[in-house]
Amino acid sequence: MSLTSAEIQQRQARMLAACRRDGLRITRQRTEVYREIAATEAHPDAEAIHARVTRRIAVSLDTVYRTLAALEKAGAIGRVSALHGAARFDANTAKHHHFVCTECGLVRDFSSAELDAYCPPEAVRQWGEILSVHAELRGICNQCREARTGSPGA
Amino acid sequence: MSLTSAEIQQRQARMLAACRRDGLRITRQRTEVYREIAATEAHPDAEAIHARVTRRIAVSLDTVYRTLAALEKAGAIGRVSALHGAARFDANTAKHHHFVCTECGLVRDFSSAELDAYCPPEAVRQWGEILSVHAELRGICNQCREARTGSPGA
DNA sequence: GTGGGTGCAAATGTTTTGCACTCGG
DNA sequence: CCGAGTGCAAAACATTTGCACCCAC
Repeated sequence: MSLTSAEIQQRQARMLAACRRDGLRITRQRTEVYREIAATEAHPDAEAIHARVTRRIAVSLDTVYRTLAALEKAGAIGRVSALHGAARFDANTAKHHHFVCTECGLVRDFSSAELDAYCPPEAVRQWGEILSVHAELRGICNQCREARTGSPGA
Repeated sequence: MSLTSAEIQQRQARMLAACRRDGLRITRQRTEVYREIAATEAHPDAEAIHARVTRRIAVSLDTVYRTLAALEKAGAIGRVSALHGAARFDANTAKHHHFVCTECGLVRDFSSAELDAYCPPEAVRQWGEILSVHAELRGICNQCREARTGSPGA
């Protein structure tokens, strides 16, 4: 179930490539923070990562936050949920799915018979009782796109 | 695009039923907080809801939080992302999806050719540029289930 | 050498909690 | 009536930021 050291090495290499591509310096803190995330499948939060990294080297919690933000922007890591900050609520209790703009946080609902018909693999159903399926489509909404380029091009 | 008053009324009725079912008292604060969520498709956060409700009646922000938690437990509202609290990270940059335990926050990855092949409806693609599709399967993991019942029943 | 990265500490933002008072059932 | 719900204020978390120092390039 856990990763082999070959897989971790491969991830490390991809991370280094992502840093170079984005002009990020390779520091001890970055490699060690990344190493902790790459070595686990537990999807840790900033504090859990910090706790594990500080067993090996000294890093401050705020550096962990800055490192996570930098690695995410570089595409070396992902976050489990696209939405940061405050929890958002919805009175729509019918089955539905979301388009989320990662730039401004816009959320729009849509429904999909195709997604509602999705039946998770047996292996996943073994993990527990599945109560609902929500798809999260991440992207950039038209308004943010236009704000970036200055014009409404595709 | 916005909801009709008939739809809002219908939502209100469902909310009242959910409260009665869960033994929650019907208070002015609860109905007004709910009404604000039901009347919008903007997926507001606690602060935004509070700001709008206080235009009409006096409610404290902490009551808004408690109301949201109660309505969510009663099934009258939902939250956009299953995960509360701290952001969680993942070194797996390949396409994959998540099983999330809403009780303990366990997250497990799985991949699915079927989900990866999903093509969002044209109407949704009009909203912006879609960069990725993540499915979130919400449920209760086996460990939490066993902790509840005291025995590992299905 | 120099600008990006880091540590420290303090600020900001989000959510929860203890306690006394109030009101829905 | 009486306990669930509320308001207030303070605490507990989660995350960001300003500034001085340091090191990867």
